[in-house]
Amino acid sequence: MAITRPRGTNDFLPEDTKSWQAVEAMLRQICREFAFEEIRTPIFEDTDLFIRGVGNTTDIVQKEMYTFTDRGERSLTLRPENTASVCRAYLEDKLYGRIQPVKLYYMGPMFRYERPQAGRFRQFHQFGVEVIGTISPYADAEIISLAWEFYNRLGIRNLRLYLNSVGCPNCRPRYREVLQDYFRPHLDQLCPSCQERFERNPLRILDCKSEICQNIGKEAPQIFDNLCDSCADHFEQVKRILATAGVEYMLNPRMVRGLDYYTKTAFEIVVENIGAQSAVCGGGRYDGLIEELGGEPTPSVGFALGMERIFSALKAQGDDIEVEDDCSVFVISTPDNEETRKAAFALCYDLRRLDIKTELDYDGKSIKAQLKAANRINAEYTVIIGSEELADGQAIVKCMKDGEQIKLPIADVKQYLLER
RNA sequence: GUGGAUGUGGCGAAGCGGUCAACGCACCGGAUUGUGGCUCCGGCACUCGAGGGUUCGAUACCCUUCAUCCACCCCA
Repeated sequence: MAITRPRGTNDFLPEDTKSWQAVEAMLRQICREFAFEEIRTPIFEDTDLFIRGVGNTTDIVQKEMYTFTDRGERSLTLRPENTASVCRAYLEDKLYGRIQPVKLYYMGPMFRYERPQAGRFRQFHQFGVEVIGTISPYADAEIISLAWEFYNRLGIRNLRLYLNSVGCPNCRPRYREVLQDYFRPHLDQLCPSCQERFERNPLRILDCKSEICQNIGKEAPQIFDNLCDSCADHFEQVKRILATAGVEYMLNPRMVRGLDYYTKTAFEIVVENIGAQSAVCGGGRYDGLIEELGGEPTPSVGFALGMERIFSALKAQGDDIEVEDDCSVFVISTPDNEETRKAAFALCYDLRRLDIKTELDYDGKSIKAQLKAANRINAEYTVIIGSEELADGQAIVKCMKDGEQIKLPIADVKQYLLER
């Protein structure tokens, strides 16, 4: 085989796309219930959008972007996520002039240049929602409950919802310093990657897998104790609203969102047993993003969830999305008779227009082989139009389950099958 | 970017220096000429991811490369 698909990409075959369509339908349904509307933005954007929107210091921008120059010397990038694009559209298409907040959802492919592994691909698919234009903690709770409801409705077990607040430009820098002061004396004992993290992202040290780092971090100051009044109050409200609605969350002060734009609420939904990449959904508040992109200060919340990870989770718990085979008819004709073949084709067309899933043979196979083919695709009925039958305008309808067959006028076949 | 594992027909899978590269599933054809599912018979890899090397001889040993899987980093 000469040409293969690019590394980290997937072909989704019919047996896969059936499940995808089912999940997508469920997502659209939930969005309808929660009163979100779909937005579709370009798959590539001006590179600067992501540098400014996602953050220059993030891994995404530093090493994961698919960036190219087009024929007009513009630097473009395949979207690594969709929040920046949605915010860009909010400004460019003047959605701030509409009723606020604007509640949008999207789904589609995203691209990140990473080494593939379980649950991680270079082209992957996300569904996400954004509520743009309100600081209300009810908005945070709304999207969290939307995600929570989705996974529960899908029947995914062993879910955990982690909740945290990462503060805001008022309190996070301060907490960051407090944390650095705490770790500084132990700097040389930390694992190599945490020594890197010390400057870049000290909050991550708290979440290190190394036991040594874990132990050193045990007595570290907590983010909860270092939030400003506004953030602390917001966080309290989100927790209360979720508790009242019956959404079971776990506080996780060690959970840090990687993207620069997050403020206040951060949350993540994880499911065990799907490998190292256990996060199926992540999101939070990004009150500074729209302003960063040149708009008025516009508080917003959103999340993104990974489509591929949904299927990993379902597979890990031994579930498959049931996709039923609907009733189908196979129209058989005598192979060496063009008249019967044409009659079969015409009947086939008629049946299809009646919403009956219908197949026929293309190759002029023997009757026997056609029946075999019909059997293989689980046809419920076959209609046999042979030379003898056609001579007096008749056809045989055979029920494949019990082998019963009756002869009737071709004109009556449609009605007969419709009544089954 | 780093590390580990793997790479034999459509799929699963033997062989691990020397007969025609097992076998199972799937697929195609046939078993008195127009009737399927069971059974039986037959067919289906000039080739063992690719390139190079060692050897009288390599699918098997060595090197390179590519791909896949898994893990790290990070994230959906």
